[in-house]
Amino acid sequence: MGTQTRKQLEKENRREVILKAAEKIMLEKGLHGLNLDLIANETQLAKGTIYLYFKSKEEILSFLTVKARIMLYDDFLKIKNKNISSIDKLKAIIKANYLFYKKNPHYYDLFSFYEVNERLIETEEMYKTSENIANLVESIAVQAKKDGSLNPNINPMSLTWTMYGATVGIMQLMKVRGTLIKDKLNISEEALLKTFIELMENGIKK
Amino acid sequence: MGTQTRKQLEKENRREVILKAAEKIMLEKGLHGLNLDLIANETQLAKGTIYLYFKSKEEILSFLTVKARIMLYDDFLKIKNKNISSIDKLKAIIKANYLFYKKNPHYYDLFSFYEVNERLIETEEMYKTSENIANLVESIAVQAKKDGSLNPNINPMSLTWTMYGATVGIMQLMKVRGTLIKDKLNISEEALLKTFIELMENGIKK
Amino acid sequence: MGTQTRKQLEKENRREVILKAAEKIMLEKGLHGLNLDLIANETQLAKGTIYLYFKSKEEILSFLTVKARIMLYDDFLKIKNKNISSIDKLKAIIKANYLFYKKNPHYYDLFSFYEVNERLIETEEMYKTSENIANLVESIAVQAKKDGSLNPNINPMSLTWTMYGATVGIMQLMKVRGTLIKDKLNISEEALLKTFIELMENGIKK
Amino acid sequence: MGTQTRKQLEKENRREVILKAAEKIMLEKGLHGLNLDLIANETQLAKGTIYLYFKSKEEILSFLTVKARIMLYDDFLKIKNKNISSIDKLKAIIKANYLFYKKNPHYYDLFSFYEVNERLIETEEMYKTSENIANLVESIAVQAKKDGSLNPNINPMSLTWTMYGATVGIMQLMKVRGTLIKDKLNISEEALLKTFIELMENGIKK
DNA sequence: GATGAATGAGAGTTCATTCAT
DNA sequence: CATGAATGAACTCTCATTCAT
Repeated sequence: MGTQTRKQLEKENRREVILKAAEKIMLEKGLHGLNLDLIANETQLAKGTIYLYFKSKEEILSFLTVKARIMLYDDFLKIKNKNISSIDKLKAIIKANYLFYKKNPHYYDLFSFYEVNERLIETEEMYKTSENIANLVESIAVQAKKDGSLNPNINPMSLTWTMYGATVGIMQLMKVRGTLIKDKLNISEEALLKTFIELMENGIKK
Repeated sequence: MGTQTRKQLEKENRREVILKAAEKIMLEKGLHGLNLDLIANETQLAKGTIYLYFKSKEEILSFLTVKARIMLYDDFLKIKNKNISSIDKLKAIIKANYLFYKKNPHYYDLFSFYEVNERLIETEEMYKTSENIANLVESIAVQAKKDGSLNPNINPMSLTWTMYGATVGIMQLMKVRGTLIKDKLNISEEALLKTFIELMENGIKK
Repeated sequence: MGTQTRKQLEKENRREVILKAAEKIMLEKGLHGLNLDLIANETQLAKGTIYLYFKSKEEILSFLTVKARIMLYDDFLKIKNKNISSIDKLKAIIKANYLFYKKNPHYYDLFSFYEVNERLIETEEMYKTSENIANLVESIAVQAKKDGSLNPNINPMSLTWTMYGATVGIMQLMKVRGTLIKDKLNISEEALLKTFIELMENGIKK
Repeated sequence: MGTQTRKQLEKENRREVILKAAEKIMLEKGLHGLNLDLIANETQLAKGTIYLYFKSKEEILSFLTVKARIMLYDDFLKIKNKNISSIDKLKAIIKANYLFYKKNPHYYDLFSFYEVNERLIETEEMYKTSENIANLVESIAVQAKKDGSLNPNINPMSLTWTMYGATVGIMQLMKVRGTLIKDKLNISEEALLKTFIELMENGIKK
């Protein structure tokens, strides 16, 4: 292994350390509670050092977002490889989103953050991860189209993004209004999810 | 008109001027770019004066949110009173959301659960406006259930909130990713909307 | 009664109303919680109107201080007229200070405020009330000197001011540190007072 | 000297610089006139920098208070170690208070229970310094009790706090009213002090 | 590469006082 | 006389970013 490569690896390692610290803080204090002093403290690095590995706080957030998307991609990939019908795969993908949100609510903030904040610039790499997810979901939709289970009026790529947008919206609704809806209307998150899946399933199917 | 009333009106007017200024700034610089110096500057008022009309910046945002919700409610009300089928009303409501977003993209930020919610405590009055919207939509869903056009597996109130969440998600997607999706995939906002409505219609119908 | 006089009385009355309101607020929220908005609110007068009767907030405080001093003077006068020894009168005056502090702790803040804040200017009228108190106490000390009960090394006027300063200091100590002293050292306010009176009595007596 | 230690010293030094600046401003403009802009200006530091050394303005005041108390403690300690009678030590302590006030009138503001207390929460460390002073004075009083020179009616700890309160009261009186008393009554600060010491001495002695 | 002290532009909020009506 | 809306300087505190060492 050359020096170049080792350096590269060390650099990657540092980045990873910083991202892990940022995650941990987000988990404890939420996205708004995250600042560079805390990251410096958590990593035992100087604040200036962090700027050697990431050119801004925004870049750290963008990397975390990429990480989150890759995790989601992995979950989706497992679904794609399952031996179930295409429609069931699409339903499973929605459920996977929900499970991801329940398991990593702080990560879901990042999705929201980037979905909502038009002033942050989505880098090429970030778009790539989105694209990967979209392509994966689309491939399932294409399969559904081929096997005739998909509503023929629906274009697979269009479906993919629509599902994405709608699902993120549902998760946000749960996160922000979930308690209120539960308390005032006695509708649980699970009931909302069930309704959403029912809607989507019927909407998708031929 | 008594002095009391005129004073009241003038006060309301000032509040309106401040809210309009806040809107304008939000339009130009987004929710994040909104601060009291800018509002003071835009209104040609001293910063202290603004505090005579609103007790905090948060209150200004909360008023704007209420305003936005009321505007949306009014749009929905017109649909409810139309002489069309219940299912068509629900579709029209989704379209109305889209039109509202196109007409007032800056106002739509206020619907984005995430951004606002990190900064704002949902007051009773704010919840009231949500509730009004929800009740209105639910009444249409109930009607659909009665006339047998609604998928019997779906509970009207659950449908209402699911539609709300999903629709806001779609609008956010358009706002933040619309250009990218158009440029890279050649899917227009209208195409996304069409897909979404198709999905929802099939999902809702019996 | 001429117009001049009635006007004067009305003016005096307004001033009284304003002072009463200020007192009430001080009682509820302390000296630091007192502001002109609250006074305006309490009196149902416009803020500008208050400035017709007092030229500044400081003037209001100075009048309240005068009132407090007059109340204290009245308490002292009763003691002077009692049929007890001069030394007992001086002791009674210290006790009267304590009782006044216990009954009107918010008024005592005013004493402190003026005793401590060298940037507030004592008006001639304010000094007058101090002088009245001092003269009254001095007259008792002079009597003690005459009847031979006073330590001959002590000048009556010097004693008067020394007693005043020391007593205010003790009251402030009680107010600010009373709880701490009670909790940590188990010395009650009454025990402190007793010690102080014992000290002063022995100090004063021949 | 290790880096750790040098860094620590530099940090302490900066804190000292900030405290000195705060002192200087207090001397010129009083406790009320002290604000962070002035401190920043005086130290030639950015406002934010000051927050690297003290977490709030209150902390600065609390440090100054502790400093002042420690200075006073040191003065008292010298007296305790002198080869004079216990009673003379107690008298010397009162004189030391006066000298401290004359030398550092701006610091004496920090002793004034009232002013400071309205703005400051007495921390454990702050109380500790009070306690040290009190214990020192008490030990002298206890000695006086042992050698039979103390008025047996008087409890040493009670005496300690009473002396403290009364003395601070006298100093405040001098600070705020000294000029007036001198001008109108021709009683000098020294005369007041003499009277006070005479009173206390007689009060304390058996 | 690594440091972390320093920066300084903001941020939201308060309140005694003024002045046009 | 009375009003009360308007003022605006003052206040404490935050934090992403820079740069001399």
